[in-house]
Amino acid sequence: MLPRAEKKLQTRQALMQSTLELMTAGGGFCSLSLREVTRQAGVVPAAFYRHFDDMDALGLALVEEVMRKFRTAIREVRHHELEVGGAIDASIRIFLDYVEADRSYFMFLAREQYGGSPAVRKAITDGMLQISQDLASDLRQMPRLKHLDQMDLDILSDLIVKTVFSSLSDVLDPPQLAVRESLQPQFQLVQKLRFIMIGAKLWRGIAGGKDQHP
Amino acid sequence: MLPRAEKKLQTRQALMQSTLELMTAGGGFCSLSLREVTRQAGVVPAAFYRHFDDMDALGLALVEEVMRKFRTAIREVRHHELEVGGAIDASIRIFLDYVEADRSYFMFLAREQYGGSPAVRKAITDGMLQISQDLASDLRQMPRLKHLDQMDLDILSDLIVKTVFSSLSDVLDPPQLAVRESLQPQFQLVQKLRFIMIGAKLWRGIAGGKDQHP
DNA sequence: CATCTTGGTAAACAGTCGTTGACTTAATGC
DNA sequence: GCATTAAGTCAACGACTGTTTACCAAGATG
Repeated sequence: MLPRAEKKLQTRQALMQSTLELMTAGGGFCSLSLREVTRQAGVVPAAFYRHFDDMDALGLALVEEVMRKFRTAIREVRHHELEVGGAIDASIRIFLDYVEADRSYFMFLAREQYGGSPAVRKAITDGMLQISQDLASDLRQMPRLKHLDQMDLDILSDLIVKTVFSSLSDVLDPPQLAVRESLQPQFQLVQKLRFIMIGAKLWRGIAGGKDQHP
Repeated sequence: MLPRAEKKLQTRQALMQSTLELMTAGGGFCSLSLREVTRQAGVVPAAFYRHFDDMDALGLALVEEVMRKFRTAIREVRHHELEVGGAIDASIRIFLDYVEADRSYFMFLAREQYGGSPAVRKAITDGMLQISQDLASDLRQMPRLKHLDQMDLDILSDLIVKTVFSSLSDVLDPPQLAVRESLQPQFQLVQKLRFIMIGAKLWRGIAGGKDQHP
């Protein structure tokens, strides 16, 4: 890459990284000021505008980046599932390894998924919806779930994605403990997904009675 | 009540209500300033300190209040469950009626559950944990779930509570539509809980194979 | 080499912020 | 009825905010 555009990308990423660093120490993205970010990044406030129109644009760039990482992780999980016919354990382990590798990015995602500014929140919601839809088309091809119609698959995917998302807080919120300490949230997530998958598998199958569709 | 303390409580609640009103129009709690809140409440900035030490204290008061409302709703659902032996449909309808009745409070809860300031976030996490534990002791008494050990019940409760919490955003985020429009998120939530409950009911029961406990 | 482009700097702007202290004023307690 | 207490007002402070303008130096371009 040419040294001109290279340098530009460098400070752009310094701004994004500084934002994440400042967020690890407490509050949300909306409580950060433009000046704080530039201070952390080691540039003057006015330089910010060479890269982003305002803080909202920076937030959207962060959403885009973390969604790229998220998608990469999902793709890896899917590949492993198709290759090995993986169990839930292995899939979660793979996914959480990606999360640990880009801890601060996924923390941003967990923090801002509901609380961010309207623009950021919408961007995250859209990204989640797309991931959920990808998952739905994956699930449709599982023989164990071929008794579910499209609506059920959509709802099931949403449930799975939201469950995984909500577990991000449990994994990322505490300070960086030893790796083995984070085994508990991982185990919790695995167990939750087992409940869900068994429920989906046996939906309208064996469980009868008043909890079924009218 | 005496006219002195009565007036005090009145402005205190005006401050809290103003905070919620300002939050309905977009951003999170952390993006509100003390002066904005007092302006909305119709008092001078300095008057704020007669009621709260700082904005964090206001946030904690809001958490306390919404947790009271949450607990009331849960108690009603539980009562109905024990009385009528309710289906999931009815329980969700009861719960969502409470949510609609105090829309802005529950919106605060949904927004700040992950993104709030450390103090507010911790308060909400603690409240959720308590609700989850109450639910666990309820579930322990259900004959259909008596095959689950304590750990499974804890995880199941957490899954249910987090699923309900995450659905709050779907119910509350869009502008106040007609009541019938919000039937879709309600139906989604019911279906999710059916998946979960069936999975829990049949855990280690019928579904065998590699997805079971090692 | 001369010219243009551009990422970053420096200084200044008007505005808002949280917080303080001295004050009014009306209900309270003796 | 009089001293006291306390909710709310007013004015002011220093600090920090987002944004703009002119400016500089170094890579890109011809």
